[in-house]
Amino acid sequence: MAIMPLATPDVRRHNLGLVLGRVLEGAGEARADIAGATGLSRGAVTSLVAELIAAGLVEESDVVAPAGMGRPRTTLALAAAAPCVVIALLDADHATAVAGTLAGEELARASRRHGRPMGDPVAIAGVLADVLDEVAGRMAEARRRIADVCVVVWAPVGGTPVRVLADTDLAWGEVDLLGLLRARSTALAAFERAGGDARLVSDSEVAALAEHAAVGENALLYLKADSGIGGAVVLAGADDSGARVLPAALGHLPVVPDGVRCACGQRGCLVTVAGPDILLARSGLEPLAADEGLTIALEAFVTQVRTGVEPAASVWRSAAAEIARTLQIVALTVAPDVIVLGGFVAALAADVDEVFRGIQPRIAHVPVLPVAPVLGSALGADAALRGAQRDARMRLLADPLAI
Amino acid sequence: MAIMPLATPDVRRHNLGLVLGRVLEGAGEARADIAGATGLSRGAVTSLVAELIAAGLVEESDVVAPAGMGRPRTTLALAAAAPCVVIALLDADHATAVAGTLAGEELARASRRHGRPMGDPVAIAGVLADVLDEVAGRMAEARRRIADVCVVVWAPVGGTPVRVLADTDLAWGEVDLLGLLRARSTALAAFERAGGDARLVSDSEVAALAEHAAVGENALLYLKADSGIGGAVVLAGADDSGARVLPAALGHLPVVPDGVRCACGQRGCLVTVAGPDILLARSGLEPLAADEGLTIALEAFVTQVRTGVEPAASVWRSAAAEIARTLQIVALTVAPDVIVLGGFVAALAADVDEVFRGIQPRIAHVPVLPVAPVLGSALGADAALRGAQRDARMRLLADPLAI
DNA sequence: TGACAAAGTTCAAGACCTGAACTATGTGTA
DNA sequence: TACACATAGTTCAGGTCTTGAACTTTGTCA
Repeated sequence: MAIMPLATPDVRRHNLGLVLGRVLEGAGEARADIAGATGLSRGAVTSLVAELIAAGLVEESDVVAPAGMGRPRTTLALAAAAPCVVIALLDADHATAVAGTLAGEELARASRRHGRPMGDPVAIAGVLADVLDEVAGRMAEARRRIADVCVVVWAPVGGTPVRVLADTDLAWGEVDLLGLLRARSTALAAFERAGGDARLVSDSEVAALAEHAAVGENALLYLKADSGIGGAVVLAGADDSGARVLPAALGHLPVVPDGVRCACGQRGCLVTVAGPDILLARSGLEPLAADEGLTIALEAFVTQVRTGVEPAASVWRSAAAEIARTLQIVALTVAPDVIVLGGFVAALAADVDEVFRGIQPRIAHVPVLPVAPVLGSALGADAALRGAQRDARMRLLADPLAI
Repeated sequence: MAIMPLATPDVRRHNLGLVLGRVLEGAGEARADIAGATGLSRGAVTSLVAELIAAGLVEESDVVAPAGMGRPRTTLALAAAAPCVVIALLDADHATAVAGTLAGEELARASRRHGRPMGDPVAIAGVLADVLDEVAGRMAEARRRIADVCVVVWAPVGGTPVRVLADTDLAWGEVDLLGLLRARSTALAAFERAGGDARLVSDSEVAALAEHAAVGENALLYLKADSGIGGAVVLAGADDSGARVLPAALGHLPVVPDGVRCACGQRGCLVTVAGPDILLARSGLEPLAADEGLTIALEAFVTQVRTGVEPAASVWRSAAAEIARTLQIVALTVAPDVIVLGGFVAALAADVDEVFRGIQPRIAHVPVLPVAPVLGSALGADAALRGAQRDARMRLLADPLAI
């Protein structure tokens, strides 16, 4: 990024974001609370809040604040008609669109099975366009402007313009998903015509972002296993909004030399030994063909492992070891403060943690790098959605008046 | 980091850094050039430069600017007596201290062999304190204040307060190098008493930072091989000064399953198959006992490889393959835009690049992640020093008047 | 009913930047 | 030699923002 001079209006923009952020985050904060929390003077907060109210983003709520001495606090809240954020999410089975407020409150949702059409991203884009337009229509009825559209997909993304890079699961090559969607969704086309900047991100990236915010550590390594295995690394930035995400294709880390061949052309990728389908097959648990079949089967697997049912228990033991080895390799390269497991492995994180601690390289009894704890996700299936919403919010807070 | 309000003085601080940065970077810039380059108004630049001159950081130089129409430009330069930066660097053989200007110009240097005392960091700290004090003394004679002290060591560092974590080479455990140095260097003690904040960093971190600045890409993966193998990942920040470094213990990535046992307790670490000592031994090249013995032997190895002398050539072929495999694993987790090799492998980067390109995982013929080029370092042995200087400069430019 | 406490507002003062007018200092041409 | 011209650098009025103190508002409590 080029060098940028700063002037007084930049100060205003920054502080507006700060104040709006407090309104969103702190439930029912009053001006005085915001002044205390941000370090701004009360006079400045008055002025900033007035501008946010004038912009239609904030309003004085009549929530009854706990009574005390002195003049009662006037609590602030996001305006009821403030613009919303739409997340269009593609997971293993469903295309889902969710509209939410800047604070993350859900306003509308539509979801539909996409039928997993092999090698046919166009069909999936059509389903996603449907749910997106449905949700956008509901927002139009409610007279809510759409401030941001974010498309979340299970595969890695990259390039400029950003596109889906490759997908093991449904055998896609490089796909301009945003382009396909643009041609099929009137809502997306309208959003972009109005100058909006729709984004395409991978689910592990945003899920990792949400987990990062939840645990509050500096550097976080995230590994997610549901239909496949993915991951990301998140680093806290200098300021709160500056978190940085690196996508990590953890599923394709070659952990077993001369292992079975993977769809990606390598041998012994992590997915080939710890992928969900493999675990189920080895445990004699077949996913049902019905809706949520995979999820239900994985839940059964987790239950069997926790109650010691064979062969699930020993299948998991060896998978946990491979996952721990993978994490150890990655930990050597990014030195995380904490490692979070998402998807069905979240419930089994303690097993991975135990193996992980045992295989740390040490020199003179001292770990080569500090050993990070391996934790299960606290957010569960919502992580990707929450993370995408958080990402959208961070972007919008950088310039609140542009919302 | 906590949320921080911005006020007008923060604007000033930022813009002072911007202007001082231009004075350091652009050789012989005048006020008008700075205004053009930064986007600040000429009036603001006048005022900012005046403040930097008053602070003793900048002065008007009488460099004869290329004549043209109009009033001649008054070129600016770093003040001759501006405070300096001292880097104390520990490498495989030597302890070196270098004092330099904020612009990176060398002012004084002292270097001494430390004799590689096994398991004895105290002895090494003593040698480093000697050269540090020698250089600091020369700065005192020249009436140069020391604005920053940065200690660079070949091993990984971390923790709070920051310390050396572990070292394969000389069998250290965790060592509070800064503390050892503080007790032995009067210059360091004085610097800290005056409120200075000495830092301890690993050589790969800062070398990677220098390479990052040199290639100008967004995300960079750096692997360095000299006495050992280390690395780091560097990510560009939102603004120029925000580059972020992750240390990476690449030498201890286990690449050969059931390989020979490494000093770190694992089997098959990269150092056990591509470490410099291994390559030399297998090629029948023994390092001389004399000064620079290892460096000279490695130069001979590189020459033999490039001219096809056996067994060096085939020893290198298999090492290059292991290095490429390691890079591929790490590239899957941090998605670098470019990979840079430092140390003696810099000259042989093309071989690694060739193997690297051939082993990329692909799905439907599309790489899972974009393939980064593997390049040899352009900076050579200076990388760590240059990077540490750059790092110091970035910190000081964040608040020029505090210099 | 009146003292008191805390919230919120107003406003003068100060810090900064922009942009335009103005001054300084050369080159090029008659 | 003199005068127009071009570019560098300075000055200053105007505008944006924050701070901090004084002031107003709106409750509770004795």
